Amino acid sequence: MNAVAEPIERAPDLGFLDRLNARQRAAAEHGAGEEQPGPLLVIAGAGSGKTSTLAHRVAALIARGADPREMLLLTFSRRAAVEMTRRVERIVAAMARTRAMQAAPSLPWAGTFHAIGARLLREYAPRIGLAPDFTIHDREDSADLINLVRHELALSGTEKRFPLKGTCLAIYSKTVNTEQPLPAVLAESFPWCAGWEGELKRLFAAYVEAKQRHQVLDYDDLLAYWAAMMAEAPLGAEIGGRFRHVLVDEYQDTNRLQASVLLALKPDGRGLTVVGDDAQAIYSFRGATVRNILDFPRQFEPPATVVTLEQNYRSTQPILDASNAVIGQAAEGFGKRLFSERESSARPLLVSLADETAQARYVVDQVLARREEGLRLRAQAVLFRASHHSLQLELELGRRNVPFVKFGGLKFLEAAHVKDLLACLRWAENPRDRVAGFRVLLLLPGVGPKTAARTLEAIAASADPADAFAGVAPPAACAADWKSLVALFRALRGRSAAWPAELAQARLWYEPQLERIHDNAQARMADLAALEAIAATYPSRSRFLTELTLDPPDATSDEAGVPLLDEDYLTLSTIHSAKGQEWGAVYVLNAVDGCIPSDMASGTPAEIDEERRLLYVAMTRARDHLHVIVPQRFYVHQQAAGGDRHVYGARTRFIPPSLTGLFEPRAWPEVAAGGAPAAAQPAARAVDIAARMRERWR
DNA sequence: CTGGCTAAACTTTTT
DNA sequence: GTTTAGCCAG
Repeated sequence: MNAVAEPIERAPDLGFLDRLNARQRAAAEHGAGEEQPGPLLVIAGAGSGKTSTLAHRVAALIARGADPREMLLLTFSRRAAVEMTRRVERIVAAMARTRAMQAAPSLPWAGTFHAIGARLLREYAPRIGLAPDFTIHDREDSADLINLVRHELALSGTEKRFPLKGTCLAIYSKTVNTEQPLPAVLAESFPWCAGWEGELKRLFAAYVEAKQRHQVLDYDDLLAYWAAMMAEAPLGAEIGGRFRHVLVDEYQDTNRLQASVLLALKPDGRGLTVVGDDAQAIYSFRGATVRNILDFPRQFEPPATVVTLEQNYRSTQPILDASNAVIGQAAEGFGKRLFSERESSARPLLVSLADETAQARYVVDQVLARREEGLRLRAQAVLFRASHHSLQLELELGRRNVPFVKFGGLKFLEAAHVKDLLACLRWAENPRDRVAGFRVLLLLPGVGPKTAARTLEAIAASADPADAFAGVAPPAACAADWKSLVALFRALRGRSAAWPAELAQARLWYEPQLERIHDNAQARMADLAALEAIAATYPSRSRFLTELTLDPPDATSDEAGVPLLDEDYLTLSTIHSAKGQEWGAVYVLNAVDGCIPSDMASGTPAEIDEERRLLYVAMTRARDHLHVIVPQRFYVHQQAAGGDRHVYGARTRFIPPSLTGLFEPRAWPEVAAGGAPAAAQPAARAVDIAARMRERWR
């Protein structure tokens, strides 16, 4: 097993660690030489070389003989996993050049909690009573299924309106991810739904049963089933034993359920390393809790070793001063104060301007000015709280021919026509996936919920889905389309074409439907072609469907998701999606109360604190130039009638007057000489996991 | 049963 | 500005 390691075990060459500072090195070498090092917590401030330190730790473990196949590396996104693997490979490859060593190792078990969970569940499916060919529902599919169940339970026709499907799913998801009882979640996060507790409980019980009947898992199940599997005596220990080292990045953004999985993998903490920054916790809306990282050391006996990285290698000192001041207003946390050796006299800019239109023009002006100075577009980014905050800017960029790529927000995978086509494949992959089947059947003219339900029941009751489908009498209105759909279904079931030709088959059937349903069919067909190009990069239909829902391509550009790899482009990103990245120049849009903090999240002090951390994350992405932009007025489009209304927004409460000295005020457009800046006022099988999941709601 | 219509409610961040 | 529930004609 240790064939890779043996030649170097005698005298590992750890010279590559000399590049690290003392603390980074302590983290990288913690427990060196021990078979199973004790638990380690690395508190790594923004820009402190966190990824590099983690990569060096992995490389050092490998150099000392650890088998990469026994290392589990849990990161926040697939992108982070790829980046980590790349860096480890590079370090180890450099080492391999100086010593006789085989090819650089890959890290087969690097990925998100959800992706790794999906993989383990598929592997262990037969032993926990799960169908190995289960399909995975994304949020929208899950909400659709909840909706289906809700109608079956007749919860829609009540006199007071029942919560919408998306709200129901959010409540369900929060109870699962926080491991809290339903009443507590309702009281804390959904007080307006508290009256529906009994109904919701019934709904969730039925939802869990429906998922099991349809052999589908939702996002939360990937964690919940994994956790339940770990809790089973021999099985949990077996899985934990497969991984000698478990390393977790961005630990501050994990939830209780993920912490449970982790603890079950390494009950005594030996072999466990977690890295994170409590000051950058921004995912509590998804059930993440800062308590995970704050309480981590004391979970173990003896407690975990804590290493704190405070030297920032990214930003100039004035940018750090302002960022430190913003986060310094928060109450709790591992005390740390970032410092930098990158001196500069330029304070970050606090820019006052009239409205969002001016903001868009200002940003484009500045971006182009930086480019004139030699800073490529790729070294610049515009960050914002909510996806739609960049709409005006996108228009302005288009007008002035500045190429850009947008991260976060609506993905083209969520577009109806793309989901339709994917549903065809998913339905063929798993005919019991009722949501997929429904979606496909309803595309046909003359087919409504009743016909679809009847058809799906016939298919579910039969041993051969394709034959059963062919046996259902179609409505007269769509006899021809029905026939071709039956043929497509049979072909996809029978795997008569190789991947990705299957997708082309489905597209050929779907395109006439698309033309009938939508008016802008041409643009939508281009998306389907793009999807086909993406599909070609996956080895099989099953892998494509799984990995696409778990790691969707996350950038959209004006060219429908085609990455312009060779060209220079500006990055537009939600602050959430900007995590872990850095740019030479960063522009933060709408630093206004109501946007940051979002008025959707201004309820509790905890929510306000998270919004504050969000601004901190945005500011600490900047290396040399930081512009925080405050439009004096912004429009709200919420009213159905009465046209656009605008509100006068005050500057974000996170930059109170006491902190403005850390910024350089600027008004734009600049007023004529002599005048004060106009707007500067601030403003059984072995285990029956399935039964366990149902019991929760009894 | 389906599908087109109107009225009313909702609106963030993501695996 | 978008989604959803309910109504009614064919």
